[in-house]
Amino acid sequence: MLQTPEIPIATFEGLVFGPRSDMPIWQQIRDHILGLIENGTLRSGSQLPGETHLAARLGVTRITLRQALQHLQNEGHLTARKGVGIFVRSPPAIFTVRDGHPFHENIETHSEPITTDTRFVRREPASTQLAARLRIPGGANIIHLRRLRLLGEQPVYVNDKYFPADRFPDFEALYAERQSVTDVFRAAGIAAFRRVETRISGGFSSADEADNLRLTPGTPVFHLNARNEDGNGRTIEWTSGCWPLTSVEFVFGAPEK
Amino acid sequence: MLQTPEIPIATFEGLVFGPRSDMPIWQQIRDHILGLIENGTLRSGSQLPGETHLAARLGVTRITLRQALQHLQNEGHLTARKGVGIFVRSPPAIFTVRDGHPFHENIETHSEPITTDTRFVRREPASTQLAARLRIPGGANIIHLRRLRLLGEQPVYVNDKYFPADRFPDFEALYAERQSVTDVFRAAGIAAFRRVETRISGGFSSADEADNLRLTPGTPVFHLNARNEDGNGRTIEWTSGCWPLTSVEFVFGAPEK
DNA sequence: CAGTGGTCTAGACCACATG
DNA sequence: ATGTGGTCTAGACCACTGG
Repeated sequence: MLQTPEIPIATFEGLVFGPRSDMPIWQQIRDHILGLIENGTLRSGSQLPGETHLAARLGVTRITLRQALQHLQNEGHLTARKGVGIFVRSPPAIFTVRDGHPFHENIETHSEPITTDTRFVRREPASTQLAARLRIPGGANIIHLRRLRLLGEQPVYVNDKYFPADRFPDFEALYAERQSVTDVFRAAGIAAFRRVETRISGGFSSADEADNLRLTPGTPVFHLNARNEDGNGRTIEWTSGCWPLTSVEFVFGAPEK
Repeated sequence: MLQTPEIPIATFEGLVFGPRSDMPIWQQIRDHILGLIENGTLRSGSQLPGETHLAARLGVTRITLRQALQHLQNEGHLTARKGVGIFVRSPPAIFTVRDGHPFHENIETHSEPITTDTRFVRREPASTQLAARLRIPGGANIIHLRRLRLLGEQPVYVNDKYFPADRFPDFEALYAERQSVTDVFRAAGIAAFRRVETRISGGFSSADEADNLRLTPGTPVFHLNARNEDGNGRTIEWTSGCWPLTSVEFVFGAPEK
């Protein structure tokens, strides 16, 4: 078990689902649990009682309870892990991401610190699709970097970056030093570079993405794709990221502030 | 009944949900129906058989069938209307929207024509929030324009635009002529204007949005907010739109093509 | 009125992860 | 071996929409 802070016994009792109420029971349960999350009774990372127990405590069927739980999962408030349990995963705030700005500039003050988890850096041959995106010959080598951004212990962003391998012979060593792609660019003699195109689309999290972001697979997400060029108009980076739908807002063309 | 093209009787039979298969039954049903939509057997706008009949035909419980249907609704392929029926609503393609470009430039060639449905134009006092967004005094009057963009008969975008009323005394008459906001700006002596800020966030469709877009309420959507300024840096438009998550891709900073 | 989708119950078996 | 969430069944009543 990851962590199972004690949940007050009576937390889930005491609800009245009178037939008087015109709101469906599952919605009342949803709202009640959401309230417990937002007022801090259920902290991020804590585990809920098992569905069977919880349903019994609430006096409803497991199916009715699951209706509520599924909505909360879609909205990114809960994560279910088969054979393990259901956990609270509420990002305490919404990120505001400004296009083209370094990640850390985007983060307003939050209660929890932002950390970066580098999952791997490796070299591999480019797929034909990726080669086209990087404007390099098919089959040429690329550097593939995957990172995770966390708010406290909660992952909020997975990001895959791809670089033409021949431009950065010492990528791994340079990156290991500072953990910063910008610094690698500088060290490679690329002082000026800019984001030339950003694409945002929507979808539903794959098993892989869900695993990284600790979401239930199928949860709606943003997909972000962008291309960076150096000062000479050559593509030096393709980035491909995934955010939970409910935890980010993108801002484009925002002036100073 | 809106329109109920005949659906071949055997369309839904013949599926084998062997326990051999490792994929859940509801997923197989989902994929099967999606296949029928994509290969044109189920045309956009056509009605499905009732859940009871369909479940019987497929040899599963209604609940199992509903599991499949709910996913298809989330993905924007189906719409359920209580007391009426379930209808196919698949946009035949994904829109690519470039920031700051007029809407019609964004639409690549599609099989169906794009049309615009102006729902209303009216004047009303600004809420404090809206006044701040338009940089006008609280309580000042605004013009509120709501439009719907349709692909064939399928709505794909709802859009609310707000303008400071005192800048456009003849808005209604001018707009009625050409149905174009750009033309109204020109007629008002505003030759140059530009989009200064665009925000994109995600959410779940409200009852209102779902009604306009013919989605099942709760379906994931994009929310788009943007501000336009005239050549003198004065705000002349605030726009607020809603897209189904799966039918659009946003492009920012894209160069010519 | 009849038919639709929305909600709910009371069971059951399974695959999975953990100890 | 135990407990978890994931799937599935066979019923039922309701609110809503349309003719």
